[in-house]
Amino acid sequence: MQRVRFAPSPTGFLHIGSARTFIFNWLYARHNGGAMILRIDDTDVERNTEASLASIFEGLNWLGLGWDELYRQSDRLALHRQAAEAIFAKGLAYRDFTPATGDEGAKSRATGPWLFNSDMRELAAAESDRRAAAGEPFVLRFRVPRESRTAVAFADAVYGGQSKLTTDIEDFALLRSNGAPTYHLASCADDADLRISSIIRGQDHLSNTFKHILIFEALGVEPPRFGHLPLLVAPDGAKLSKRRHGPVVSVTTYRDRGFLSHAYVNFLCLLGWSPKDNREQLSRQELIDAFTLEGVNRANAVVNFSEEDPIDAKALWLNSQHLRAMPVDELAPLVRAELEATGLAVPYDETGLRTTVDAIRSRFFTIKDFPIRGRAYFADDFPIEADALDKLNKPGARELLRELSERLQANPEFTEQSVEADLRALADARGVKAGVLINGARAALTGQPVGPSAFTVFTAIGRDRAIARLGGV
RNA sequence: GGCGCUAUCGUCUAAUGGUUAGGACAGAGCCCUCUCAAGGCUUAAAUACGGGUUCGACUCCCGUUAGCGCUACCA
Repeated sequence: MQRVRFAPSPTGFLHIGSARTFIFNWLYARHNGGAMILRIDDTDVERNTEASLASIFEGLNWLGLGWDELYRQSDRLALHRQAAEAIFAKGLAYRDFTPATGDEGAKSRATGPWLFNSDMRELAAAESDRRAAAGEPFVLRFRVPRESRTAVAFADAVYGGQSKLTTDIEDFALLRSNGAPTYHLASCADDADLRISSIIRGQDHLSNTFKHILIFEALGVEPPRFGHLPLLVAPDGAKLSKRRHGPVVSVTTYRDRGFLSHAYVNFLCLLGWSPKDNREQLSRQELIDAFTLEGVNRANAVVNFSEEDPIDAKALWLNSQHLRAMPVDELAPLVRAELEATGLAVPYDETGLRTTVDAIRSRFFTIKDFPIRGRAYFADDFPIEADALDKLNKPGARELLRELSERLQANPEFTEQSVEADLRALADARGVKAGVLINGARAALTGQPVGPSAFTVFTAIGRDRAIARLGGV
């Protein structure tokens, strides 16, 4: 059985790139009948926060896909220690007593590739043991084999054959001087223990994979398969970051903007993956059926947003498509929740709500449009837009609308057909074009110059409210 | 600096040696129409550059350029 995992570290909110990685893993698991494992990689106690963990779950829950198993790395420290000891016992790691300088990164960039400190790598075992026993702090480093083998290679499911010379791989750390495992060790030890069969993750880990393969081998297990995903970047090509790009990088932004979670999942899937048959709008099942790692491409994908508009136009379009296409039965409860969240009492029964939602949704893009642009359908206090006011201010318009209101009082059935008949009869009788009355009625009923067919508006608003609004112009 | 990865319309992408280089979003126009959307139709828009290989390159190879990633006792 295939086993894949998503392993976020709780150092911030759920990033949209992380969300996409989660989705691809989930899709892969479902497509192959495998298991989706969620593992919280919280080995960096300095940077992890419970608030961040909560916001990651918040984002994941909104996506609504779920997972099969849940683990927390901080619960598995003993396993990581054992793994480090096993590797050390095999002579595949050594103690490095060099004191931390705090600027390792700067050093390596300034002086070229830093691979290892030969004094420490070759330190006699007795001497190493003596210093450790004396309590001298050390970092446990992997002893990258450079004589016994020349390269590490693997076949990436997305990027193809990969190979790196062992002379280009540094002696990376396994254990920090405080005894805590590094990401590389903890991640591989857990992946081995959890029997992860395929690791699907961001391309920023492609170079790390050589180290990971070395660790898996040192642990005596077969390395899993790897599939790396192209990164999501900003319009200027830079990696998306909270600091520079703000809320666009958090999935909760899209939730708060009224996106349907599935539509957003659909959008994210199209960034770096394609079903190759020109389909864009796909249901969850269609995504599961179509998803393969072979369909993933290799170039980074740009999330197309701007300062003025943080939402990618295609995401918005896709959302509007799903908004129109999804069953009204599923949409109506979401609309009801949104209305109630904004303090509007829903003046419809279930059937009435569904009818109204169905009538107005083709003009809307997100759930937020219902209480805002659709306010007149749900409340009696709604703004009159300037263009609508112009229509009402046309000479004779108000009188005609009030006359229509009276005429409709004699129309008990109030169907689209009967209302239309009444309106057209009145227009004929007064010698005005029906369109003038129709557009005036829409303006009076909704406060907007645009919207659905006026007769649909009449029935959606309902007889009593419609008559009152026309009579009150 | 070293190592690795990548490069098709503005953006997301299709085309794995032979197509007038296709689709979608965004843009422009037309149709439909009680308005606005939706929908339909039309239009503009791309193979980074330079060399090869080949009868034939978006596709394969080399180089250049650009971007990204890794190069931490972060993940």
